[in-house]
Amino acid sequence: MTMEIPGKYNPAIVEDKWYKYWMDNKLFHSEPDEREPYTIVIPPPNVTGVLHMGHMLNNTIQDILVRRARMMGKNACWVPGTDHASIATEAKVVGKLKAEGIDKHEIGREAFLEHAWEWTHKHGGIILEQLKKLGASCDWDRTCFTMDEERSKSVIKVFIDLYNKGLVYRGVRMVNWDPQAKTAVSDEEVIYKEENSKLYYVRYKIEDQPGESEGASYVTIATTRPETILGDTAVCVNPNDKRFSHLKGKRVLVPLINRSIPIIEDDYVDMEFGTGCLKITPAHDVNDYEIGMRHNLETIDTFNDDGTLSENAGLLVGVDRFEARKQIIPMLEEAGNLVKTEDYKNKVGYSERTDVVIEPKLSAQWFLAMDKLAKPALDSVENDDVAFHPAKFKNLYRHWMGNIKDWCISRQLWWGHQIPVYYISPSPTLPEGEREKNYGFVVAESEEEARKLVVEKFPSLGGARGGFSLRQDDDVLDTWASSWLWPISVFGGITNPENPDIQYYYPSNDLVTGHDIIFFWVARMIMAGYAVRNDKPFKNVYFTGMVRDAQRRKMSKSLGNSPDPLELIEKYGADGVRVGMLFCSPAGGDLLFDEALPEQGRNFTAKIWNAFRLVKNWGVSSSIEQPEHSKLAIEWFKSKLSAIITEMNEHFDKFRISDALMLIYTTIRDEFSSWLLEIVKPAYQQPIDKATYEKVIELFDSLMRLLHPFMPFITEEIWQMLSERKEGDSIMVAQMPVMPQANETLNSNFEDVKETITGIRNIRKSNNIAFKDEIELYVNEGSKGYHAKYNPVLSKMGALSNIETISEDIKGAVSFRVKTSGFFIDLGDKVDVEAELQKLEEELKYTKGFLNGVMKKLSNERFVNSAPANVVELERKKQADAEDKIKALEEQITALK
RNA sequence: GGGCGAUUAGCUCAGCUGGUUCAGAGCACUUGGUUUACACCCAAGGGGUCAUAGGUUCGAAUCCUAUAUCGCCCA
Repeated sequence: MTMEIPGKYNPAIVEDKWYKYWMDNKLFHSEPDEREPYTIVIPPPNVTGVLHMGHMLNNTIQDILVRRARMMGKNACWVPGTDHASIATEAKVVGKLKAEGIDKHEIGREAFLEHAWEWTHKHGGIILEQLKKLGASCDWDRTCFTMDEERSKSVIKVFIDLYNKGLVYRGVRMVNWDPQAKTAVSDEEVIYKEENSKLYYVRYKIEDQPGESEGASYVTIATTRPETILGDTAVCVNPNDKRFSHLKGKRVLVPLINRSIPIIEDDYVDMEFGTGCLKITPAHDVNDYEIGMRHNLETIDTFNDDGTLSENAGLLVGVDRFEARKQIIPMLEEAGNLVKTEDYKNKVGYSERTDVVIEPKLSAQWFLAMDKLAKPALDSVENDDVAFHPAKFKNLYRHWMGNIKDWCISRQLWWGHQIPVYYISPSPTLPEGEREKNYGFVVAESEEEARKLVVEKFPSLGGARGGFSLRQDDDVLDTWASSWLWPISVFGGITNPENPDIQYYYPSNDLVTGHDIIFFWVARMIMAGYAVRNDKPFKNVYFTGMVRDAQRRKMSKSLGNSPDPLELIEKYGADGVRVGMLFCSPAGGDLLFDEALPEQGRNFTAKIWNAFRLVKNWGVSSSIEQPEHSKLAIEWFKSKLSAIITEMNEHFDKFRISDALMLIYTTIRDEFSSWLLEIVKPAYQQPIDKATYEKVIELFDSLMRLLHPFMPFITEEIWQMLSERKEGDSIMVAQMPVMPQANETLNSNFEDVKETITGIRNIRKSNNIAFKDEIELYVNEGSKGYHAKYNPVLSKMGALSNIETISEDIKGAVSFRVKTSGFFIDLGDKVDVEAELQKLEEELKYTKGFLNGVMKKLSNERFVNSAPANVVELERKKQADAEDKIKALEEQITALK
């Protein structure tokens, strides 16, 4: 109380102060103990990234859940960390080196990785520092990185285990090739965009059919990619297509290069599309590849890794694929092969990482077989063992899991976990007959282990004959192959499956993430959970929406519509921004961000601060008796707060976090500030009685605790000043208020009181009666709507000099009605009788209409017979109330006339 | 082309297993207000045939069927 309370709340100072205090007192740190655990693992952001609006939302929600759990008596642990983002980070490092005139391949793998680590150390962790500004209560002592030692060991160990179980295999497949990053990417990393392109009609000469006639000497195909003609190994027609039956068994010549290729028949061909004739390029189209497999066709790969045409193409060697497309058209035209060109709309796949057109390409990759892993993961979501919020994402998940394809887990990059596969090269010193053999490869944690395995497998290579060398696979694993283990690996549960942390914290409780990575991450984590620990990784998944701007456009750098989160925090305070994010974020729905929202959040901090100043600046006197109105108001507010807490709990149980916030927001603004404080507020410069003061402080304290998960900083600041606190105390670890059952009757009666006060205020306003002029209130009590007990509250809030009960309406008084009770204020001749009459007539008309509806129902025999008794009973009550009201209104009207 | 979801106030959305939580919240809007905590505020108020057309039912925003429009996922 000796403390001077500043008139304005200064978030910047307060927020830094308390974050430091929480850190100094280790309040974020968790160790296993006898309490119930509550665990969240952070969706690791890219180590070299910076905070964007999506992170803000995501982490605000996680922080709310963690802080609340902590205040519910749980041992809460939120594990932070970052991932290494293979492609994105490597692309950035390559770019940086290029600017310095350094080529990745010239300096080699080891030197490149040094640069990459340097880059990581320089930029890594910036994003985690930004999270601190937001107030994130992560256990920073547990910070992990997907490429730190523990996490790396985990990834390698799981790879080896899955390999030994036969789930990891090497296969030649059509992959999505990113010619810029020069790596394969998974299906999930390809974004299809609709484009205006062209459909080229090209005719192929039928072998040994001289002449120029269409049909007899040529077949015409349609293609969007004429540059791939050079890799054609067949032309295909539908076996049911009568137009082409004469071509059976014939061969055609590939334009420009005159390679002879067969005409084959396959049901895949759509007779309606194009000409009904399809060129087959097995090396450069997924569907063609499958047809090629069925018909044993040759595959000719005509592209280099960088997307230029290779020697195999025979023509345009070294020319980029798009340039080749331009150049080949005049060549075809000149050769007489181009029939016509049409405009055509099609979907083209782009790399999510580099935004270049994906090239379907045959290549040897490592795959993870998914069907066995998918089964338990699908079941657990089906039966809500892992619950999705909102549940509608179950459909999407089911569909994907049901059609799951094997996961291509290798990437042709250096930044990442190098695949622990060692290829065996027999030494040239071996005896003939042994040195030519293909010894294949071994899979092991280290080269040393690998050596042992080789010798075990091929004793002839071991010992004194020691004749082999090993070469580790050049490729690294997909970043998601480390992220999917995250809920387990952050607790060391892979290298040491019995350790106390994993036993205590796993499975975690809630995962909060964007619905856009349901397949990349969520589904795979669930699979990993069952594959590695035979248990789910988390109990609930809360999917956030995508943050968009007010025009529903995605936040993007190029549009420049994404505000800088840190600038927002500077402007509105972290509390304000947190509240702003939540005000517009229904679960799973898009979130239309507007700066008006954090502004509203900041305004709310100001509102709370002012309420606090009001209360704290009261003089307190122990010699004043507690006024009845204060006693009644506090009794009501306690009961009201019980109901609010129950409702908030319900919102949280359903993960309706913005609803929970809205509820505490309106409670503080309306119920507490506008009603309770106004009722108990002493007259200007008068002290407040001690009993009321203490109760108000207690209630303020409860409200701060309820609000704390949403607005951690201002609630701590106020909580620390509400009462004496000890060093190390914090609202963070205070417990959520527990209240006795709400008194519903009391709450509902008090709503009548509020309505009465509103009625009085309206009369004051419409008749220009100042608040300082006291007035008299007359009450004609009906069966409902008036509670004499609350007269002291009415008097105070309505500035009434007297309240009198009457049994007949007062002629010529202005009136209003709460339920069936009439309230009158006698203004003498100031009353506008006409207006009053009109008001009453309108109400009468409405009530009669209402009664009519009720009677219609009640006179319907089928309703009375088939509706449940309580519903019928309710209708009868409505009837009685309406009849009461009509009678009262009619009396009042005659009195006025 | 296949599937999923949505359509409720000017905007963003609640509305659980059909019936007093029945048409609701926040923002925006309108009107009034320097009542000493707060104009970053207070008080009061207007505004919706619940996309359309049928159906089931005593009773439909809620269930069913079509249609339209939009969004998302997959190919």
